[in-house]
Amino acid sequence: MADNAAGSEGLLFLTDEQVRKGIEAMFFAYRGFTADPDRILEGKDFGRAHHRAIHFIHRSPGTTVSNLLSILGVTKQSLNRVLRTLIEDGLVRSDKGKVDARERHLFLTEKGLGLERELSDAQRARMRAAYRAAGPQAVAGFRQVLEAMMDPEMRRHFGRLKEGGA
Amino acid sequence: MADNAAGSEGLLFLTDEQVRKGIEAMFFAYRGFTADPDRILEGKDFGRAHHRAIHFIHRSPGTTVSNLLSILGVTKQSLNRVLRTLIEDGLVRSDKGKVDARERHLFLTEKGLGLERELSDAQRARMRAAYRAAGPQAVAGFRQVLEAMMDPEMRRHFGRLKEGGA
DNA sequence: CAGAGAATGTCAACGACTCTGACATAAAGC
DNA sequence: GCTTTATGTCAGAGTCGTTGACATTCTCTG
Repeated sequence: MADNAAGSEGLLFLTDEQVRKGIEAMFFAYRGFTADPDRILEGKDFGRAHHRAIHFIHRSPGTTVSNLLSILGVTKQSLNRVLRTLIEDGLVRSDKGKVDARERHLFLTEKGLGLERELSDAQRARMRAAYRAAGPQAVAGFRQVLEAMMDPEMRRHFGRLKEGGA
Repeated sequence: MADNAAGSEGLLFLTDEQVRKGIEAMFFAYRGFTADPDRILEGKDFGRAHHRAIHFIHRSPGTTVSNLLSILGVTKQSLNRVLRTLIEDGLVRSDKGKVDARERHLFLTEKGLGLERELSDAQRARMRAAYRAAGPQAVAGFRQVLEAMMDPEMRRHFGRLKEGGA
């Protein structure tokens, strides 16, 4: 129960209290993380669910509905409502598959790319600021812990890419 | 647009792509972060909002409703519904303030402490596993980046405590 | 001390987003 | 042709957020 933190060396460096602080840090940081896009979306008829769809369509243009489903972890009914409004509003294009005509391949339109840009600029700005404040080494640690915190299934979607530095 | 990552040295180490990966890491990790408590709560008549209230009442026994409001960042009406059910179900006790009878001071009952324990055990186990997998130095970086990502206002609630190690 | 105003908490109603369940359609595979 | 897969849709419910209205209690001021 004592404060047996071992600095940044040992293996027994995790007090319950430290872990609790980590939990709260996740909570507060995630709020900050979503705050800017939420602000932009509000009043635009869209919400966080639309943001997520836009993000992943942008990342993987031409992705299918079912791929998006497994990334987002929601039901098709839920995703469908989101996609429908995005398509109606001309932000997303849905093309019937050529090899398998059952599939729909999703793309952002010009308009969709515009909103994506606006949203991710805001979110990247905050992320960048945090990275800068914390420094390169902290960023590496940040990413390591986050990756370890994911469900293995999600880690698949996250993919691993060797991005530059050591 | 090139890959000008500067490893873990320079100041220009942040490509758009790296930042995007950080954003997705937050998304996927937060999902893992909430998965275990969500699973426990489901079927228990409670949800994530109840978990948050329980967590912060546990952290600060005797806290007032308005303090909780500013921590959680929701409206009092929203919090009230959550608190009402927690009180009805005997997990939380609400004592009228002695110096200011408008205030309610909140405490977890034995039963509430039991559920808190169950929830935080699950969440701590995952956090601990992630910490262990990533190592002490990564944990320090993780915390630094998260703290830098918060809104300044939230950083207040997060508080800073020198917890053991360097 | 009375009355105004601020702080706090409660009740009611509504909206966004999630879910489950049932069903329709079209295409692929056998 | 029959089954399975991929997608879309309708209906109904639950959680959790919102605003609006209102009651209670405290504080301040004349």
